[in-house]
Amino acid sequence: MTLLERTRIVQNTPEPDSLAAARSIMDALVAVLTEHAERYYQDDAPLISDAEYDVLVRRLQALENAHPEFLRPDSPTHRVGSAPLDSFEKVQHAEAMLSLGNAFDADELRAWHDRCRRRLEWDAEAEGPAVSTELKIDGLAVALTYENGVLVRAATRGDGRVGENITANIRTIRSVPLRLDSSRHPVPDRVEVRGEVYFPKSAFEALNDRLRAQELKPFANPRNAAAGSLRQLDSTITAGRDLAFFAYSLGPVSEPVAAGQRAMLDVLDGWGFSINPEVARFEGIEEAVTFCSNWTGKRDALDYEIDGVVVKIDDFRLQRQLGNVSNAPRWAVAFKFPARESTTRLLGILVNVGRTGMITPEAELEPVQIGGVTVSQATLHNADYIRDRDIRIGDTVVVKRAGDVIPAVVASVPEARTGSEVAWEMPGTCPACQQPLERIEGEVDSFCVNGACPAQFIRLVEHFASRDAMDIEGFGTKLAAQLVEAGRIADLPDIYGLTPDDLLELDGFARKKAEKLVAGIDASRSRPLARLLFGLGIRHVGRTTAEVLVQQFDSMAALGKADADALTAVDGIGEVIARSLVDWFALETNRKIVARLADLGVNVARLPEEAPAAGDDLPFAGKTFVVTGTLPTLGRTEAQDYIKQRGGKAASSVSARTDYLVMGENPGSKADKAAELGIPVLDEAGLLELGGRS
DNA sequence: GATCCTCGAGTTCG
DNA sequence: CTCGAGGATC
Repeated sequence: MTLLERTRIVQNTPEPDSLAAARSIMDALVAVLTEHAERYYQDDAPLISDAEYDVLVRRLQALENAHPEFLRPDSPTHRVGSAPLDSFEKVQHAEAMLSLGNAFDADELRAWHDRCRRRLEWDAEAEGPAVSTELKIDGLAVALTYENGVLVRAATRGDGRVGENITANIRTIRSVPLRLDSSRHPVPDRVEVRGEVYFPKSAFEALNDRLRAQELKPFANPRNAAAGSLRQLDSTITAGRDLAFFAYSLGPVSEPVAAGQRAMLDVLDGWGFSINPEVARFEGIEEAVTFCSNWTGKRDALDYEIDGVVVKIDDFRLQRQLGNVSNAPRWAVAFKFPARESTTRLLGILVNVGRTGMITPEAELEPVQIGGVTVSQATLHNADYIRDRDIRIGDTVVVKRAGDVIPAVVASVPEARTGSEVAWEMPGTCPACQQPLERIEGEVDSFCVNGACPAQFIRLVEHFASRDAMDIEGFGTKLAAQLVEAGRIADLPDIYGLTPDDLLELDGFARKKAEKLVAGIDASRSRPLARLLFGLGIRHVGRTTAEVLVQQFDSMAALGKADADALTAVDGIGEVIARSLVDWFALETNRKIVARLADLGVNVARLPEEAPAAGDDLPFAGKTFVVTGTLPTLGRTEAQDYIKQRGGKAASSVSARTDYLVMGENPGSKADKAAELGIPVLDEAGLLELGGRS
């Protein structure tokens, strides 16, 4: 049986109902965990996620607490990993590098603080003891030894007692000082500084782009990339990777350099280390709980991965009083965020048909909890994406919730293969209409080119009704599918022939809802021309291009008469888009659709407010703006409309040609980019002032 | 012909 | 948000 199969069995074993059962589960857990730890620490190729590993360890710990008589000397709860590789020189840590106990929610954090209070015989009425809070960087712990202020040795954590000598590699990291600065705080003759080596997200993306360009396998995540980079025997390779380092603690010292954790960080800062800026010290545990929950939602805003918050009793004197349990200090705890990355099995790959006929593969996953939600589907983008990552059906795959929400299959875990996995191939025919698919030489996507494909038509109807197009409230995916499948809608104009009675025949419609929807359809007749043009779903004509076209052509009729030359004359329209438009209007069916829409009272001419902005009294003329984050009163689209009304351009990404960045709360990467390029930043008030308040 | 900027298209779960 | 590709620009 493979390790993964045994793991699944252990995971699914119910709580023991006898001593014998408890013992056999404990033995199985020890065996499975030991093997996983080896894979993790030695081969750097985990089969299961850290979260899954943690769950198993906690289960073993609980059983050991309940049945201490079965506690085995070789239980992985005694150790944090296994012996380091042979290829690097082994290094004994002067004082073991401990791991931390975990807290998975606010109550566990409070329980930890309570235990500290009891052990310290803290006055029940008093607040405290004070705690420090630091972000838990998802990187690799290392210990740096300085003698007479000079870096002489750097070691990985290894199993906590023995690590690997990686001095040459650490020296390549710019945020690690090679000589300490003693001008502000005296430096002991010999000092060990501990911290985390990590891969900034931006540098990680750049590295993966480079690896892909060389047709090498990209790293699954920044932590793996950091591990892989530190493990290079050739330190010149490490030097080419933009690793960084945050210092967070001291090893054994002869004389104390500060009274507590928070103050000690300032000393480290004075010595020349980079200290994570998001540190705090609180008098009570409740503020620390708030700190943790705040960061749970904000962690994506950082340029490095964090997987939790480390909470420590701040005062070193109290820390000593609390002491350690086997391999973890009592005075510190790791508050763990819900995992955002996990491994699961890829059950199959389905394909979707988009509105344009584009075929996108979609992963069908064994449901897995990631970041508090259950993920069972994820996009796989296209056939090349699957091939480049060597993803096969049946594989164990790493699934991540990128950005804020959207799950993606990041990598496969080939080590977990049993041999029964099968490579996937793009089907030759459309899953909806069975017509052959086409893939243009040199392009990535496959298309169903059947103009009458029902799947495409459903997506087109949905798009037509969507918020950025005709904005028909209550008209979504489900209704589009129902109406098309019931044969009630065979082309777009049919939407305007719907009556409340038609809708009553469908599932989930009562009189009132049906009437409301028909009223919504009716209201959409007077939408601006650009929205209609966008809604028609002409390839390459998105929202922006539709708006640009409407500036030059004042009706559907004018557009239909335009030839390729007239179209390419418009700024932003090239041959491909022109061709797409000419081809669309060349089809008799499409011309009929426009004519019928007009007959049904749908607006097919430019509205006065869409007319090209005239005059040079426009405050934003010639200026390009980018909006990011949440503004206090304006919505994002409102802000963009405001800019356009005043002759400005509302672009979607920051570049050298951007004149202003309008920034609200929780800005994304755009803010960093703007800062890099030195682009002036406005807040909402600044924008309104510049534009004239009217 | 290469490079940079923008736009289009598709995307998950509750 | 991410990826790929169209368009403009040098």
